[in-house]
Amino acid sequence: MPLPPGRIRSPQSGSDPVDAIQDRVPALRRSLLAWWQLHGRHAIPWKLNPAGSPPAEGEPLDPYPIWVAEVMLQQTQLAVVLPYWHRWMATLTDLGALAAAREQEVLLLWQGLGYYARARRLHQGARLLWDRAQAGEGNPWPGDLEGWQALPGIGRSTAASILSSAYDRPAALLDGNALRVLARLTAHPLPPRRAHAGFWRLSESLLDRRRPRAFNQALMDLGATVCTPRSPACGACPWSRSCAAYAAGDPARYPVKDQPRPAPFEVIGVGVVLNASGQVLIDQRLQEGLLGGLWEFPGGKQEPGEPIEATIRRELQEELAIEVEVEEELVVVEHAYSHKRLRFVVHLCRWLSGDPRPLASQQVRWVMPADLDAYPFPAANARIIEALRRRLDADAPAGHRHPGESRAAA
DNA sequence: GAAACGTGGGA
DNA sequence: TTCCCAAGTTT
Repeated sequence: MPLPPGRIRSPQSGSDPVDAIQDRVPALRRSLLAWWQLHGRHAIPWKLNPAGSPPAEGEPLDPYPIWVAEVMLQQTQLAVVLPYWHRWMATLTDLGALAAAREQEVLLLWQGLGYYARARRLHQGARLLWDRAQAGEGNPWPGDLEGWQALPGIGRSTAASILSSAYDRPAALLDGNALRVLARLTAHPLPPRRAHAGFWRLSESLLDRRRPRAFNQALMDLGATVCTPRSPACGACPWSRSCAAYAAGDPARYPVKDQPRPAPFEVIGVGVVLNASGQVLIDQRLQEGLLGGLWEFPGGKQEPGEPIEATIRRELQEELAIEVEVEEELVVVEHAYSHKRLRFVVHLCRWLSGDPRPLASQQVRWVMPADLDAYPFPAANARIIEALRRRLDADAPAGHRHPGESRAAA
């Protein structure tokens, strides 16, 4: 597709990054693909055909494993995703299995990956596609960008990545890797947030429409293995001779960053409430918002000047309508989320009265500590569970400890 | 358009 | 220790 003629340069938005490289596009494509042939990552499991080989140009691949992988890869590095993806594919082997799965199972497979809305939306999308395929008895998979982007949790970049990976279709992507590479190539003066459209045009212009699958993967591989965020390996880069940031002598300065906003800090009082049967009280968080759909030990934010024991008593009263005796501290867990830092001060509590009600959660449940593994918990709560098990083991009479635990300690 | 949304690894 | 950051999307 030819570029529209007579584009207007806007001084305020900086120069159009497309102009900077326009005449070098063919050479850039050639050098990138030549580099990728030798140094690219060619063994990514969802990018291989059933014979275990890299697909030929235009050879279609099963979209399901690619879809799952691409959603896991949102804001998450390949090395982190790999074990999760293998475990997922061993359990939810195809679209029908995912559509039929319970959300609890889906979240358990996602536990530890973060951004849990991704898992819920993947699940929703699977049910959507599955139902549609049953009704129309056809191929469930979207065939174009719009169709993929219509699925929950799939934006422009993920849709393009899936289409080019699965069908070798010419769809430009703009993930963190591509953005960093392109910002350096052009030494773009603005934070990517404010130059978003320009970088999309640049990605579109560069894309090799004869080999989109290879080109997109090459662009991401370059960003992930050579044009890295810190200390890029410019000596190994096929684009260094065309790179404006390299020429300027400080490639790591790009992409230009916005000033990070300091993350607020809060103290959370948490109650690990035990009843006379030795069961512990957990609740399922609301579907929307932070850690939506995951389970947790109940608690809430400490108010200014409030003793933590009072916080815990108050929160359990407000959110569960129960009365507890706050006993000794179990553990203190510090945890940084993407936009806030929390300190969980966790106390053991003795249940006194009140049938727990889910006033601020989806549901509440008394469970035996040994059964907590059946529930998806966020990372900070997983550390609370560890501390609880250590405590219960220490208190248990000899001979009644968990099987592997006493042996591991010895 | 800005802010919300997780986690673990590396410097 | 602390900070930065990663194959983005949604509201």
